Amino acid sequence: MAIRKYSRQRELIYQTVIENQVHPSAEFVYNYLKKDNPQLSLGTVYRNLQQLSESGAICRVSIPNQPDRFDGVTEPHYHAVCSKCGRVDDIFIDNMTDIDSLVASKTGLNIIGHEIVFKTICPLCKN
Amino acid sequence: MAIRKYSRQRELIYQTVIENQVHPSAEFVYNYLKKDNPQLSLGTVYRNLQQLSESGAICRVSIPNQPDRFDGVTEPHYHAVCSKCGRVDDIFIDNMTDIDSLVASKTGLNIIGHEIVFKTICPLCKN
DNA sequence: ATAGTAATAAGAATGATTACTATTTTGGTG
DNA sequence: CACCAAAATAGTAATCATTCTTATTACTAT
Repeated sequence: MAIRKYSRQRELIYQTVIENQVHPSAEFVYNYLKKDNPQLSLGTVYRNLQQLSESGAICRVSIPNQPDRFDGVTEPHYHAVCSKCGRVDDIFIDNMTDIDSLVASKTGLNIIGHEIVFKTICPLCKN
Repeated sequence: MAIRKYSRQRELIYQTVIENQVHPSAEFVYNYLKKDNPQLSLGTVYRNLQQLSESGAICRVSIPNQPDRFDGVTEPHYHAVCSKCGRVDDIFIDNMTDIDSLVASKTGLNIIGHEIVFKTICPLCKN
């Protein structure tokens, strides 16, 4: 399922993820672009977000109880989710590759990597 | 949405999660119990898993690209997911409360807790 | 310009989960 | 024990996120 041809839609979808640092969902991208591109199809958005994730151009972020979100930041990092409003923030701390080896040695499992989601109450919801 | 009355169904659902350490999904619990309880409703399974999670009797485990799973182990711990077969294992290492304070001090965010999912290729899939 | 293939739009289909409603259980109370 | 109100259930419809299908359009190498 590699990308082989340019498409204007994919370009728009990619730019939307890059420019909107709210970690947009497929629905967000669709509504955002729909205004100026009324012919855009939701299936196209899903398909391209998937392709762009697979190619490494963007990252898919799975958050409990939420539709998948996408992130233009491709360097390894973590995420924080507000338990009230669901807002997602990037967390840049040194990647803890050491915990992978710790778990590997403790369990004997073959550890490829890990994801961390921090739970927060964001400043806006603290009221 | 607290639990106020006993129900035989809830008891069965709870026991299924406790006894089946595969981190069963709602569908798994339903099929598992359906054999001996043909009148059981899928909605009842979902409702009770939700209630039991809320009351702290069991834990809901969100895994990317999988239906939610449930865990009878309520002590804080982490999970490892096989990227091939989707199997989920418990990972018992010391809970890293220190990374919460690290992130809190680095970002100024109010950190309530965190979840870690390790990615593995499980022994059975290593072929 | 043409041909071959990838990508699209539109809508149907799927999978997981929640909501609705009429009926049944449960757990007090007299 | 019989009665009652609240809670829970079964069965089914509805919703939400996502993927699939198909006919058509766009892209690119020749």
